[in-house]
Amino acid sequence: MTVTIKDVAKEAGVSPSTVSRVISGHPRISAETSRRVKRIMEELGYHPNLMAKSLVSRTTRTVAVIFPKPAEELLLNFFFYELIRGVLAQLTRAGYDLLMAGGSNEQEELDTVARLVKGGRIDGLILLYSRSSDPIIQFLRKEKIPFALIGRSLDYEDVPSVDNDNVQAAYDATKHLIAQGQKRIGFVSGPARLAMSQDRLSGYKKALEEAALPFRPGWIVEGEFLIESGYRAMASIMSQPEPPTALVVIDDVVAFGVLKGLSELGCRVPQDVAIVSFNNIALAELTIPPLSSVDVGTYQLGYTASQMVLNLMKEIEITTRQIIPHRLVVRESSLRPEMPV
Amino acid sequence: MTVTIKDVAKEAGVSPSTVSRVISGHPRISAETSRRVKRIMEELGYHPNLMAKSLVSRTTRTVAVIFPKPAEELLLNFFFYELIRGVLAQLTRAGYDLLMAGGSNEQEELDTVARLVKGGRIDGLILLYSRSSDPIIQFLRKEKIPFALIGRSLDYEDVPSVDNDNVQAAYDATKHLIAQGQKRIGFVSGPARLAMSQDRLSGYKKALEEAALPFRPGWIVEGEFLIESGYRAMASIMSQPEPPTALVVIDDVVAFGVLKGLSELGCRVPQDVAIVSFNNIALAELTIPPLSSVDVGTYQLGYTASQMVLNLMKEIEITTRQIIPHRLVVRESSLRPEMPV
DNA sequence: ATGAAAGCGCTAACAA
DNA sequence: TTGTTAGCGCTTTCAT
Repeated sequence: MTVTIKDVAKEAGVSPSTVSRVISGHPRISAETSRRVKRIMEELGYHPNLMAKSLVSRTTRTVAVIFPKPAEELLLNFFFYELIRGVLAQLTRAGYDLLMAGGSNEQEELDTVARLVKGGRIDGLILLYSRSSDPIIQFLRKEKIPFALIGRSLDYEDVPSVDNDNVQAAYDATKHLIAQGQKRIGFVSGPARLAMSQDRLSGYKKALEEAALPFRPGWIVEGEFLIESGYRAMASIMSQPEPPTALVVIDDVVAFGVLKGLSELGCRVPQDVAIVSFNNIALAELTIPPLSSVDVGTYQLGYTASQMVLNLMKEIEITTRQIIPHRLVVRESSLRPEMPV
Repeated sequence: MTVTIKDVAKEAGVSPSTVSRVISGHPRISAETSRRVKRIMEELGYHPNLMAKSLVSRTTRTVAVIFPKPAEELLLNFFFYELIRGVLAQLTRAGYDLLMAGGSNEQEELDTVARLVKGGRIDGLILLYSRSSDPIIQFLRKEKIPFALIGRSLDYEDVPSVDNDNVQAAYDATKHLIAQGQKRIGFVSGPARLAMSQDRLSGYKKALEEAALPFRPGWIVEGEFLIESGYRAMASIMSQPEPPTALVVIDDVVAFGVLKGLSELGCRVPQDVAIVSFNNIALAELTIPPLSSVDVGTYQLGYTASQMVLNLMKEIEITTRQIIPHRLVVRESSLRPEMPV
């Protein structure tokens, strides 16, 4: 039924190993033979059996992306497509396939990874947004299998990872508000356990300090990457005696909730409250007013992570922590009308 | 280095075949042996080599999802995550892995599919939104490999596929506007080559006919699944002598553009123009006004498509064309203030 | 209930 | 330059 290397060999009047050599582009094979074998392969519709190849070569030309478990995935919704596009683009270019796997809880996730790695099904993997004390990272290190993290590990400094400089990004965003003349600036954050939240918060603080602006715990609210989080945050943050007149918001989706909350409270944006957020998803420019947002280069995050894993597999020296540049896209939501950029 | 079935066998004092039988749950194996072997496997940290298993069993427990080429993918951006979640949930439950592949053009796409299928790397696949005269579908049929389409094939009636009843969905959406007292209803469509566009357009027409309402070619605009498409459509559609007072819009993202366009033209929604769109993405409720939209059950589309492929592999009888129910979510954008639902 | 042996399709020494 | 041979780790008859 299926055409094997033997069939090709017989038809071409050579041995199977010769056919194998032709396929792998072995140098010491006569041009004549090579041509004939290739023609026969074409004629017979030969395709190499990838499993047999993997079995003997102990490589699979496959990289896995581990889908985070539900609790961690909220943020991903609007990123995922771009991220995967980036990952896939680079892998495809290098002749690798992408395997996606996940689990509904931490144990399942680890079991899956163990099965894939120990079962020799993949050559490397990409992890999305690790949480702290991640058993998967420990496992992968022990197994010495190439992997890269998109995001930052809170436990290890030396995990190969691709990330934004979130401290700097938040610093830039806050600086921008300060440059607009803002003095009372609040921060709507994400889950505190994520490095991303922590980094952005500290960038925000740094900018305030530098400008000798007040930092008030009451101006900082923590939530999930949900519209409701932003919405609810407004109720608590704006009910204070002296509410902020500007907000740095951890994510665009949360910022949508913030906008909704502010609109219900009768606060105008940016006149009463100016806003800058992060991630610059496709819809950030569509809100009223359009949202100033820090673009984090989602596609490039995926692309670079793949490249890193590929390089690790080839034992090419890599920069352990690769930073994707961010870019503040200024739109109306952050501009003081009397003080345009 | 790696623990094989032989190591376990030796350690347990049995033959490799016995170990294999224990793994596959062979009935005629003594409980005692089974227990001992399992313990040893545990102790030694044995994991079966999946490639070896695949080679001999000629199955891979892997299903591929073919990422559409760039031109077709616009719509996917906001769906993708939910769709993949659905696919992955079902595959994982059944003990299958997900391989993602794609190509940057039609030929590459076909080559990839051929390589995976002929190379015995996958047991089945899921196609996203096929275009017409799709060479991939032809190839897969010839190879007799299980596959399912998310969407609808314009060429073949009998391709296993999971889809919405887009005719009915558009009919319902249009009917809803009519029930609100609307008489001049336009349609902002997507690319005409897609079954989705065609179906929704005909559902719209059907509803108009039934209500004996006028159908005007000038009220129909065709575009891509982009914000700009919706935006531009407004310029042309609203500049007519007698513009529509309600619009059915092919997709939420396009509807965002429509909202923006209308707002610039000074048209209020829903007072001057009422809007219903499709797909009900997470941000539909956040626009001002919130968007009435037809929820298409994205997660379930993915989930059901996986199930279909799995059933095909098990040679379980399937319904060739499975319809995921839709549901119109009415929000403000479609309501006549003087005529609330 | 278990073992021995053959073979899945391919690669890679080692020969020639 | 090419052929022969021996596996990669597993499943599966066929014996016992």
